[in-house]
Amino acid sequence: MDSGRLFFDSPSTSSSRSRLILLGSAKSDFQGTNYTNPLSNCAVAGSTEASGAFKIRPFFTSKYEIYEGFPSEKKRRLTSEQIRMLERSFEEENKLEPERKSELANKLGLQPRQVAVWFQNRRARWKNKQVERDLDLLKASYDALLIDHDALIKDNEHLRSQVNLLLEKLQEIEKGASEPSRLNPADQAASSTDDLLMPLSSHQKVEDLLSTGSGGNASAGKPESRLPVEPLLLESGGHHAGIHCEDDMNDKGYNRCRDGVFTGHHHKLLQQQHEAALLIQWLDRVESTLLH
DNA sequence: GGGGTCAATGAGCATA
DNA sequence: TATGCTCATTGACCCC
Repeated sequence: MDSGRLFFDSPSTSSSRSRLILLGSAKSDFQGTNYTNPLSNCAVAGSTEASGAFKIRPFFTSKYEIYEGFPSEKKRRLTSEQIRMLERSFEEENKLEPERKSELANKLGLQPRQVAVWFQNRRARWKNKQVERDLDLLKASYDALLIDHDALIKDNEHLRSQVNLLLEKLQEIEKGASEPSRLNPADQAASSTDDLLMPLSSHQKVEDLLSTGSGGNASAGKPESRLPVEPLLLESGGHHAGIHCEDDMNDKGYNRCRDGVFTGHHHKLLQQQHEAALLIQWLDRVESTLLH
């Protein structure tokens, strides 16, 4: 039930509450205007429709034209001048107070209801445009994230291959160092650097070292490992200090995290990248210790 | 003739 | 309860 519209009881159907809808949703839309009720002194032709809701659609209904004195205009577009003034008013404030509505209606020679309808439709158009703009922004954001994601995967693969190379090197070095004939006492003393080593079996893959799952301690659950524990503990936010690739990572990942477009998968990739970088750093240290 | 635009309608809802 | 809002829809009009 639209209580906001102005209804007139048809003279011939007043008992059955058949109603006619006029142009105007509120009584105030008609106050102060010389708008007249065209139904006040006419009979409703074809009143067989009186049993249902008989409504008149102003300006473009043929039934509309049967009433004497009712304008037989077709639906009219607003003039460019009217639209210009309405647009200007809309720019100032996209909601319409009753006073402003009456004022505009008087200025433009329109019914207040027409002004209200124009504002309603204008808000709807504005909203549609806004949805389109938001969609474009989301698309752009998604595309940027996709590019970053692909770059991260490539970086990750590159780091993994570097780690594998270094592990192979390390194993070769270990093999050479374990031959007793080639070890002099000084070398054996150097085995005090033992605490830098982790027991890497020949079949141990870097994936085992890196597969920390949700980002916890890489050596957790591997008590025999002597992989330095501390550096592999990641802060919960995924940001950390003291490694050479940090800036790069922050540029690619953490800033986006703050932008709210950071996904869990993205985070995991960054974490693996960080762990690989730490591992390379650690292997470099081991290598230089063994060589010197 | 078909599609796009726009004024207008009607239902449903919120609020003073 | 009156009023005004959003949303979906209608129908006239315009352009191709």
